[in-house]
Amino acid sequence: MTDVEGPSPTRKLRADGERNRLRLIKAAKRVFAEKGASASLDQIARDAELGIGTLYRHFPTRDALVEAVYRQETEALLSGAAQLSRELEPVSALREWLRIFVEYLASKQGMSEALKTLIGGTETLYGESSAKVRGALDTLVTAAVETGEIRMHMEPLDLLRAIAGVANLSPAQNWKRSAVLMVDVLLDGLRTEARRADLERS
Amino acid sequence: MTDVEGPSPTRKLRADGERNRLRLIKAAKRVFAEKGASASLDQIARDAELGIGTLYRHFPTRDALVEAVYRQETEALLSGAAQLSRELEPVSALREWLRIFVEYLASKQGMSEALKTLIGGTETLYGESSAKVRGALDTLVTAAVETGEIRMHMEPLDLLRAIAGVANLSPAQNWKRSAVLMVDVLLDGLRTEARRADLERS
DNA sequence: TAATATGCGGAGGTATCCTCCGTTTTCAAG
DNA sequence: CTTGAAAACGGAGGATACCTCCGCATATTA
Repeated sequence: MTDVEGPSPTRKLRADGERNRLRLIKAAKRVFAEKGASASLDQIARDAELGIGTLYRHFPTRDALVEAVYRQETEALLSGAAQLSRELEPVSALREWLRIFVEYLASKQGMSEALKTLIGGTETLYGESSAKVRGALDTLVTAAVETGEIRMHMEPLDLLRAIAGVANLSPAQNWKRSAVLMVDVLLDGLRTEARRADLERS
Repeated sequence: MTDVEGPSPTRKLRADGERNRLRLIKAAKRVFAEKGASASLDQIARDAELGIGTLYRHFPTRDALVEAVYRQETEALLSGAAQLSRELEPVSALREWLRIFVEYLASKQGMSEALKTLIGGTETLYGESSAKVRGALDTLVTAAVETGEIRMHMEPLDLLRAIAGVANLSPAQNWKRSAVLMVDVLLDGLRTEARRADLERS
């Protein structure tokens, strides 16, 4: 009952722990880039010159590791959202952000499983990145909808899913072009819906 | 050099061979449905009560097996295309076919890798199904474009990719609804582009 | 029925995943 | 500085998967 403090939810990591955590992320980044998303965790541990047990303690699942690897880039994605909504009118901000999202996808080539984790869940997924991305997207979408220029009768994440589909399933080199075109088609499609709704209402 | 005949490209399979081939496909269908795309091939062989060697002889790669499993449904998809383009005007035919495609995806839940194989390649992929699907899509798209109602400034397969993205990356139960909405958004997006092009030209 | 082409089966080598637990290191209280 | 417990390390090892290889069994044909 005295429960003096209760170890803080994120207690300070021991120095060596933190060091090795970083080593692992760095190694993972290297190895994933080199061998693709299915690189073996054993390999990563070896590359980091750490035991496999250490890897598993820090990152209980493959996805946990992957998320850590890309958290930094995700932050960029998020800060981009804030800035755009300050500088552009809502629909343009959304459009630009989706383009940034395409760039973001570029750094995840072939890691479709990881993406699934990020984009996939309404679920109780462990990753906070997922929630943040969803939050940023929702903000942009809401603002854009409020202008009356577009309508969003689907889950906003579906936009990302469609774009990711184009990016991921495409073997071609110019998938990025395709994905950007897709951004415009999606926004035009949503705009048309809105106009039609207006017409029907009158 | 006498080269009397050269075994015909598809020589008649021995009776037991054909029988076991079917057993394997059936087992694979079962197991994939139950365990998802990453079900083990050992497991499938066990389920079919056949040796693993037999499985590998008939299907040298995982994808070969998967393709065999779904070839039947793919045929349905293809015949659907023919019928629709006979019965509906082009844009509607395309729309309906994309909706059928959504249904088709339902039978592939979680098999994103298999899908990648099917939808992915401009490449020299072994599968003929891939080429046929692309062919059907191209036909529908071309007809629709010729009406002037829509424009297709992207690779037609990108439509399927976007839809598959929504279907695959969505964990929710109502992904099918999302995917169907996406069909309409895409077509409206393409229609809008065409109108805009018309306006700009005048 | 005999010969042979075809198909079958599964042992086994390699690789990955993940757990478990004895050993080592850190860190701060005394 | 000493010391001891909490924290972290490391990697052996069991389970499972992939895929190959080749001796054995069976279907087919003459």
